[in-house]
Amino acid sequence: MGISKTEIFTEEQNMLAKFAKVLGHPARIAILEYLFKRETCVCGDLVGEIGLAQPTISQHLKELKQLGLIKGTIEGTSVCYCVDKVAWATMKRALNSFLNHDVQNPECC
Amino acid sequence: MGISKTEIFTEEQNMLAKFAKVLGHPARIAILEYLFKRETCVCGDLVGEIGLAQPTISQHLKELKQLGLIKGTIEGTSVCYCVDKVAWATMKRALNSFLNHDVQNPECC
DNA sequence: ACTCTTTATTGTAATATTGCAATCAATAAA
DNA sequence: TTTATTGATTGCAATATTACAATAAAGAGT
Repeated sequence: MGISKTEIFTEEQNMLAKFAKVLGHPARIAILEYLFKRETCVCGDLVGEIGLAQPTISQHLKELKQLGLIKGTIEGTSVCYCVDKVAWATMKRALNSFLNHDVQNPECC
Repeated sequence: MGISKTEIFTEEQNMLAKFAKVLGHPARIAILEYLFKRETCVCGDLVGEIGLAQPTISQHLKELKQLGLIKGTIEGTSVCYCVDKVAWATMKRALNSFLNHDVQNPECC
């Protein structure tokens, strides 16, 4: 149906999926990498840096913002976007603990 | 357009996004968690464990298999699915190095 | 007030994803 | 051979995502 049955999964599973999902597009990966690389971070730079139209970048930024991963402060006509340190750490912790699962039985398959 | 412009991004960005994307659904998170928990791992178990129809589970398994994260060996009428140790380690390494980015300038926003 | 710059929003088209009923393929058991 | 059993595949409907042109909104500079 194109809609996820979130209600049958645990809070943690849904949270992990949400974090992973927002990282599941190369444009958002590129945006985050750029924000990490720069000290000053303006959306206009991103449109120049990444080869996507301004509305598309704006939409990807919105998705990152909705998860709290980035925050934007208005500076005159432009907006300064940065990675939210706390939210990033939270995501990192969650994904890391999932990724740290080990394959129990290497003889199985 | 519902299609990602993968050609304008680096190999690494596309790879990271692909890995993250496949983790971006709670059913696939649940499947992987179950495979980590169990020694014997059959698709039928998953249908019982997770509240989704058999074709849906089969489809999620297919996506995980396509990325090489899991592998399935036929055992009689059933299929034994397991996490691929090497592929999992590769993904873990890739995502970890991305997640390890640090916020440079906490004074920015 | 007018104009420019910058970002957000709206509307729309194309494609992708999610989910399941129905069905198929293959092996096992009788 | 017939009859389960198990999992994959097909076909379809509903929804989501991606992308961008057009436009709006808001402040800066003239």
